Amino acid sequence: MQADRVIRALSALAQEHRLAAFRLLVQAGEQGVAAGVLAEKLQVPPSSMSFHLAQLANAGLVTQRRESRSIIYSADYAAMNGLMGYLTENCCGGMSCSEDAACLPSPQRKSA
Amino acid sequence: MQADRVIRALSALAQEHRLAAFRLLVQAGEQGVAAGVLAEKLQVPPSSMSFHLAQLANAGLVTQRRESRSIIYSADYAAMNGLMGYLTENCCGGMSCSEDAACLPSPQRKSA
DNA sequence: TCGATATTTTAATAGTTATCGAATCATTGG
DNA sequence: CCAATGATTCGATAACTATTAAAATATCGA
Repeated sequence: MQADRVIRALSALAQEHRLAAFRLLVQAGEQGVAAGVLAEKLQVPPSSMSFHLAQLANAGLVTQRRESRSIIYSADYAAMNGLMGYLTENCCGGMSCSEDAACLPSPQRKSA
Repeated sequence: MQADRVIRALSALAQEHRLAAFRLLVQAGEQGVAAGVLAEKLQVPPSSMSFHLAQLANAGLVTQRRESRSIIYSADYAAMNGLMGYLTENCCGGMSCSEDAACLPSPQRKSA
């Protein structure tokens, strides 16, 4: 993932309603959630919700599909993973992540 | 980690120079890097760098300590981990993360 | 204490982003 | 085709963010 894309993703998530929407989508899984449902759950007018969803889509964090009259949004897990990987890349100079403060919740810690 | 703090952290990272600075700090580890060195590496005037570092600090993503005339910044790994945990919380409704698209690069996947 | 070095604060300006009503577009059922 | 429903686009306004020169602050060595 290149810096430019990462910045778009971070900017997209750095907003109250978009962060909340994205988390709902992450929790919803493949199935996704319709734009209107998100607007209602987050108590945001449809036009505002649409604006925010467009930003998430532009950042590549969500995908959309039409289903009858509704447009269903889903989280793009690959993009989310790419984002996190970028932040932790080469953590601690690539060496075993200092004894006291782990670089990651638990994953790719290299040695002991 | 609460939403408000997460948004501050994401906003802080969603900027070219701050993202670059944070990554340098993540890679530098506990040792940290001086403000002036960051400014030089990133080709940013000192006052701009200072502005950006203040935002990272305000977001809780970095800590600072004085060492003689220099101010040394270091990444706060705990904050970074908290951030990532927040994004993936309850991923896929808490269930095993769909077969095709993992929620995380490898860590807390719950079952098979 | 003075001058040099390292950094931050201030302040003005330019640019970007959020908000949401109204208008528009797309789909469906009758 | 028409009315209803679900969603997006437009447009105006308000609020926030980045940038950087210049001034201020802190530390050090002589």
